Amino acid sequence: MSLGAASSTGRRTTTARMADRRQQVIEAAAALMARDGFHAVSMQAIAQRTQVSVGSLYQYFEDKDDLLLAVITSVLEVFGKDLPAAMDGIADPVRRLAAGFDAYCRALDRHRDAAVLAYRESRTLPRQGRRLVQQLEIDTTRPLVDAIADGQATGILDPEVPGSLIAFDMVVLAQAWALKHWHFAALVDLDGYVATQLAVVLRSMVVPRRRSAYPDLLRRAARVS
Amino acid sequence: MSLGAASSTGRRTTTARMADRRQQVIEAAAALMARDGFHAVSMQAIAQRTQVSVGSLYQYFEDKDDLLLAVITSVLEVFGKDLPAAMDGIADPVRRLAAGFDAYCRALDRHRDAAVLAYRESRTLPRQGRRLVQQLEIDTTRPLVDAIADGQATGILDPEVPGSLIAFDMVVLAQAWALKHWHFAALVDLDGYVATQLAVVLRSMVVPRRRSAYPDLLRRAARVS
DNA sequence: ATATCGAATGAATGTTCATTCTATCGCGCT
DNA sequence: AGCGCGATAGAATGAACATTCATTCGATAT
Repeated sequence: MSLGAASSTGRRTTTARMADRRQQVIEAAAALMARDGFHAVSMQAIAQRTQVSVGSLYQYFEDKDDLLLAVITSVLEVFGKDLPAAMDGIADPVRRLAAGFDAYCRALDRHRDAAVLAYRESRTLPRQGRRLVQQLEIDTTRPLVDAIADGQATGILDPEVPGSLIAFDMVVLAQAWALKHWHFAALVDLDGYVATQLAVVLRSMVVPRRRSAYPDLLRRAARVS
Repeated sequence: MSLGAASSTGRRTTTARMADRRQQVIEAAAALMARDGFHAVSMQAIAQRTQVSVGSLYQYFEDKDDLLLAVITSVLEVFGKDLPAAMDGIADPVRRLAAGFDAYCRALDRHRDAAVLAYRESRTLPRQGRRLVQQLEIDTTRPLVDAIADGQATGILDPEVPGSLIAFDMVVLAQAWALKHWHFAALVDLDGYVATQLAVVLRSMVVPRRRSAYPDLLRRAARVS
């Protein structure tokens, strides 16, 4: 009975302290790694930056790979949350899809460095960690897949189109805003990017009879500088 | 006169020897790095694999970064060559575009590991090297951009569409076949992938009056498993 | 034959870094 | 008050690695 759910308050505050510090470490590590890359950032450097001793780092994380995994999942969870939040409550499948894509692009834009880090360094993760990251990415796609399926069921979207593939295309294109920012940013701003990519994808899916319902989404082709 | 163009035959064979060895080193390094990642491959390991002494590696390359740059540009050059070769001689802009995309996807599929390496590790390159890689990527896009511009000039493609952006979308989607192979390969095979992505892009660009000319390219929506 | 010169070698070097270890600390309990 | 235990600290450890360098080798020119 000394253990269990009713652990003393002391335990809890201490544990909360640790959780806080752990989170701080994750954020600092994310910033450093985003700037210099995983391999160029030493545990010592992370310790110094966070005012935490090297020893404590190993209290919070198994090893450096474990820290990287925590950093990446932390980043991806942020992305994953914005997307369904933005889609929630929108009845029209096409508008829902558009809202989700828009939110995802904006989240990626806000944390561009972190996104690059996540996709670049996920390959240095051991097998299991990589699988986890991939699963998170699939989970992210889910709401988009659902919206497309919904649109197909409602007769708004071409039922012949492979929805899960197109949904992942949208994920790829959103990520490309971060990964290929050096190129795209020279062509359009974020708003233009989102509008253009949405138009590309939707033009290939919305059945002719329903096109008139989405003139704003389908006609928009971004001005290119 | 001891120097100059007429250098002795001995000089020339020796130089050729070196060039050969250099190329072998690049290929072996590419294979190792593709499997384990740049940072996990030591110069010693590369030396051992190629039957070349460590010291010689530094005869051929400034340092490890320089070797990486050589590996990446070597990979990208292969990709860049296939693409215009496949497009050459096709008059119809849409068909030319399709042929280019197809060739690019196939090249990426053939050297999938190398592609992942190139795009993942280009970030560890110093500033100048990174620029060079980006330039190579832009050069690759060029024939696609031209084909789209041609299509627009001919009245086949919607002139409102931002061609250079869409062209880079195609590059991104082609690369995604390699980078996100773990996901896409579960949905379609390469042929289906190419057909589907082409259909997506072309449906958003070909003007209605010209659609009937490309039923094969526009209608094809891949079977999804 | 032999002198010359660049290419090749691989052991040695010095540094960097992840991880461990031991000593200290301070919170929460009695 | 003071005890005990987990949390923290940071020096120590040892392995890995990029790079260097003193030396050897081999081809060509004389």
